[in-house]
Amino acid sequence: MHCRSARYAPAVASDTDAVAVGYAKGRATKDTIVARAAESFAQRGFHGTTLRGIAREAGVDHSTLVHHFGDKTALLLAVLDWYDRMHLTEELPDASEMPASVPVTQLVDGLVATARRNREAPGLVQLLSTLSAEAGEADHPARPFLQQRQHQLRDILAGAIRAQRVAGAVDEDGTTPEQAAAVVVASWEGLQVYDALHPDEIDVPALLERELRRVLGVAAS
Amino acid sequence: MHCRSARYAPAVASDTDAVAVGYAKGRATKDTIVARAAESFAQRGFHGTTLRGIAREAGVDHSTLVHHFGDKTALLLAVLDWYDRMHLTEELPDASEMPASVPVTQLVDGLVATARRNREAPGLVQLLSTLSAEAGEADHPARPFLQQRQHQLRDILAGAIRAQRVAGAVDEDGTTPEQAAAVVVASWEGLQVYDALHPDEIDVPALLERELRRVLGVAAS
DNA sequence: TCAGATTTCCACCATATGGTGGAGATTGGG
DNA sequence: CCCAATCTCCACCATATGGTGGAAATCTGA
Repeated sequence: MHCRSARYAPAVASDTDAVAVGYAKGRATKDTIVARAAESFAQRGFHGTTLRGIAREAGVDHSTLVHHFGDKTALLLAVLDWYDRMHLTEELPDASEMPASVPVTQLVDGLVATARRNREAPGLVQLLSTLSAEAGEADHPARPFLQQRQHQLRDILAGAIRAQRVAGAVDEDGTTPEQAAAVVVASWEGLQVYDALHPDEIDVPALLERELRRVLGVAAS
Repeated sequence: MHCRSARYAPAVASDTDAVAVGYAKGRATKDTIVARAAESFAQRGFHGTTLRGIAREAGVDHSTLVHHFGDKTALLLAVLDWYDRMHLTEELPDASEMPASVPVTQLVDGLVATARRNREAPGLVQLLSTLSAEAGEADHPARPFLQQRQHQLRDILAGAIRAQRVAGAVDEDGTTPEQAAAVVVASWEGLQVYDALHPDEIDVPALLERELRRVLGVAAS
C-alpha cells in the first residue's frame, strides 16, 4: 500500500504553519523535486513535462516523485501552491483587506517591485505564462488555480481603481473598474511573454508602472 | 527511400503561387492534416502533441504525416506557415510597403477585424499563445518564427505611430515608436490569453481598439 | 492505356511514459 | 537504543511515442 501523503492543498487553504509532516530528509527531497518540477513545467508545459525528467534533474528515481506526490497532476498543483506561497502572498496587500485601505502608491510600488523581481526569475514567469496559455483548454489541471489567482490580483486592482475614480483622481472612461483592472493584468502577462521572446527589447517593470499610474491616476514619483 | 517532399517554407519565403506539387489527393490530405495539427498544437502545445493523435483526427495513419512533412517539427512549421498565410498576410498592409502610406484608420480597422475574427477561432489563438509562452525557451523550434512574426506586426505599428507623432496627432511620451508598438502587441497577446482563461469577461477587439486609438491618436469613429 | 510518380497503410522498432509493488536502508520519537 | 514510520531505489508493467521500411493501391501526364 502506498502512503500517498501528498497534501495537495485545495489551492486556497494554506497550511503554511501546519505541523511538519514526515522526516526532515523527505521534506528536503520534496522541496528540490518541486523546484525542478517548476523548471520543467515552465519550459515544457504540463503535457510536455515527464516525471522521469524531473526525477533526473532532482537526482532521484521517478518513483520517488510518485511516492511523495501521488501523481503528475498533484505535483503540478504542489508546484503552483509553492509558487504562490513564495511569490504573491508575502508582498501584496491581503485580498481580504478593504481594497481602498491600501494607499495606491504603495500598491503601485509593490506590483512594480514584483515585476522587477520576476526579471530575476524568468523560469517562474515562464511557468505561469506557459500554464496560463495551456489552461485556455477547459479541463487543464491548472485552470482553476490560474483563474483564481488572476482574479485575486484583478480584484485588488479593481478596488484601487474604483477608489481613485470616486476620489476624482482619474476620470471614468466607460469601463468598469474590473474591466480596466483585467486589462492591466492581461497586459502584464503579455509583456512578460513578449520579453521572454525578445530579450532586452522592452522594460517590463517600467512599462507596467506607466500602465498602473495611468489607470490609477497617480503621477510619477 | 522516403520522398520527404515537404516544402517546409523558411518562414519568410512564401510559395503561395508556386506550381502545385504532387497529386490533388495528396494535397487535400496535407490540408486536413495541417488543420487537425493546428487544433492539437493549440490545445496541447508542441511537446504535448502526438503525431498519432493528429493522424487519428485526420483519419489517416500516423506514418502518412511523416511521409508528407518529414517530422514533427516540420509539421509545426507547416502549421504556422499556413496560419500566417491565412490570417495575417491577407488583410494586413504588406510589411514591405512604406509604413506611413497606409491610412491609420485603415490599419486600426484591419487589426480590430483580425481580433474580431480571432474570437471565432479560439483554437488558433491558443496555438500561438501556447507556442509563444513555450518559446520563451531559447531553443524552441517555433521561436524564430514567432519572433519574426511579432516583429513584423510591431514594425507596421511602429511606423504608423512614428508617422502620427511626426504629424503631431499624438504627443511624444518618452518611448520610441518601437517600444510603444511592442507594448500594444504584447497587450494584445495577453488579452487573448486572459480571455481564454476567463470566458466572456473582457471584449478583446474593443479593448484592442481603445489601445490602438490611444497610441495612434485616432478619435473613435 | 500505361508506366512512373505518388499516396497510403501495415508491421515493426527502440525508446519513453506514468504508474505499481516490494525490498532494503534510513530516520527519529519513546 | 530500538522499532515503527518513513524514505528510496530497483525491477517491472502496459501503453504510447516518433520514426523506418516496404508493399500495395492510386493517380495522372504523355
